[in-house]
Amino acid sequence: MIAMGDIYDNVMELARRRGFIWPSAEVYGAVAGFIDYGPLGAMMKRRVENLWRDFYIIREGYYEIECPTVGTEAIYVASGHVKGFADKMILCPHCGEYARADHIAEAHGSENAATLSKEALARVIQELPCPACEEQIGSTEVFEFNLMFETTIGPGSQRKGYLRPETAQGIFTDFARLLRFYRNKLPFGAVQIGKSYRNEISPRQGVIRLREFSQAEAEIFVHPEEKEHPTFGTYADYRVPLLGIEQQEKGREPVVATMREAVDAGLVANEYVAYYVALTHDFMVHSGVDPAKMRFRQHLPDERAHYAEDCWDAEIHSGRFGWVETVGIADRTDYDLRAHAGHSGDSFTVFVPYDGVRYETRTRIVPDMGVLGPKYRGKAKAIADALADADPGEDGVEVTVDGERIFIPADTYEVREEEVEVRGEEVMPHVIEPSYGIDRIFYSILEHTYDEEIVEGEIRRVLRLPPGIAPVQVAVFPLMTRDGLDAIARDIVQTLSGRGVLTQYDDNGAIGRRYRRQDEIGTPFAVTVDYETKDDRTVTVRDRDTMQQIRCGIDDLPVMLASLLDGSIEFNALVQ
RNA sequence: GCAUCGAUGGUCUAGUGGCAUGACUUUGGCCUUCCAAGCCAAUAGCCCGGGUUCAAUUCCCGGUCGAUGCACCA
Repeated sequence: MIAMGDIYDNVMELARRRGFIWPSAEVYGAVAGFIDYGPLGAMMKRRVENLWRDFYIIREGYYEIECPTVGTEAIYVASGHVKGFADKMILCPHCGEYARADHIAEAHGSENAATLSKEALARVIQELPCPACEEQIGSTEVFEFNLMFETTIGPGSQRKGYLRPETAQGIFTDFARLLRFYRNKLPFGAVQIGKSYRNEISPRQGVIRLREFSQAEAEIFVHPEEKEHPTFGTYADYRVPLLGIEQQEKGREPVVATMREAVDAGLVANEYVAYYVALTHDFMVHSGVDPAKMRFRQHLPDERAHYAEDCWDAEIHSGRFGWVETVGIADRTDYDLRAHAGHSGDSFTVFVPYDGVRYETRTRIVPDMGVLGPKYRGKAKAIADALADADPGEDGVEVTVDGERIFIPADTYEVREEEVEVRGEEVMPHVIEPSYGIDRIFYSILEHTYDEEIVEGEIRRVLRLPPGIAPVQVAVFPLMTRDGLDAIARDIVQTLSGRGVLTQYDDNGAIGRRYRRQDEIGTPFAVTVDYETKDDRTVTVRDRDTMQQIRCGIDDLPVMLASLLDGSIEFNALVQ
């Protein structure tokens, strides 16, 4: 590798020129935070997503669902996004800068300023200095800026809707149906890949912070007391660099540990979190992310959501942006399900049977409705319900019905000790959530696989993409566009594409130029038809990374290329 | 969003108050028996809106996008 200028500029220049990433709707003036994936970009992104599907759907067995990107207000009130995503902000009247009003207040001693009303907050900060220009803020309006895009549903009704800020909520709101689909057994999980939207105040950093972005999320529902992953063995010995809270506080380097060690040492909260840390690492390496530029950083207590038991971010190092969070893996406990249960009134629990039947003695209060009915009339039912939960004294019990306190004498009910059969319990599952930012992974792959080298005085630009995600897998060239070489090449293209290989034909310009073109878009292999082909039906297969060639019979091509593409043989092994 | 700087064919770039450079790429042709060779030709551009001016890509104002700093940011 040779010294490069700014890698971001080089990568993005290539990405634009060759049709990976374009500014969106350029003809009308692009808007920050939105991008188009061009022909090769869309293909490659889809292949990255499909690789993700291999890991989560095929291997883990979590089915994919697809929910709307528009959701009603109720969903996001329950999820906490209506409140939690709304920042109370001010526009400084002196310098015109935006600032978080609650941050200003808290910096000067007010506690829990975020919970104050807009008006109260405006009063508090009136006499405080603006963080940008230091002028006393004075009288100004505090307004809420919500990161969610708002819309209305239907004409006239003005029913408020939001574009989803994450794909996860769709899985939570489908919980009951998913539970039934998975035949009422924990653990189970569902995944979703799709667009999410956040109206960022000031998106910078190109594709790193977008207003419309692609997420791949898995929500895995587990028993709160059983956080041992059933196939933990797969990754027990897998080593990953872990930057835990302790390492961060002491300014240390990440610890490279196996997942078994990490869990045993208490570095990672449980097997589930550790398992997905390792799986994420595995997935990223398969995608083309450089393992040397990847680490997992644990959320510090003050950045972790209050409900989360543990949270690790997969961070990828970028030459331009430094360490970038690309995946979050969190044990969210039962926060989400509890929130939706509370707001919707539906059940978000799973009935978990015991191994056998258990017998428990329960105290039951049986009211004598023959007395209570005539005496309390309309209130009798409410009183009976209240009695069921009451704790009776010697001569009676006081219950509260509609705010009215009523004393119920002991002779109007009977206290029975009963032995009941208990076959199981209702459990609200905990949620393990690996959440991937696809666009950031996509960019990281481009940056990490991008390479420049000098070959015979010329710069050779290569994307060293894994065959599994390269947008073109095999290029086919006739050495000359005559003497029937082109016809043979086109035949080969037909055969290969018929077998599902992403193949591209090119006969334009000198052969060297064609190799370079394919290098730039990361095509792993190139097949060239030359004059020998006409004699013995053999062609050359050229490897992108080493530029070495081997000869191979046309009829052996499909099988050999398939093995090269799926990694079951190495190109080196075929070179004599 | 504020401040500073920038924006010229697909890419990189020169330059200008009056026909807009050059290179690379791309396309067609010639040549060429394996790594961006050579020759001929073609395609294609002054970010958007307003103002000043006979005339604006150029000067002015506003916007958009990008870079940097500040602020904001799961």
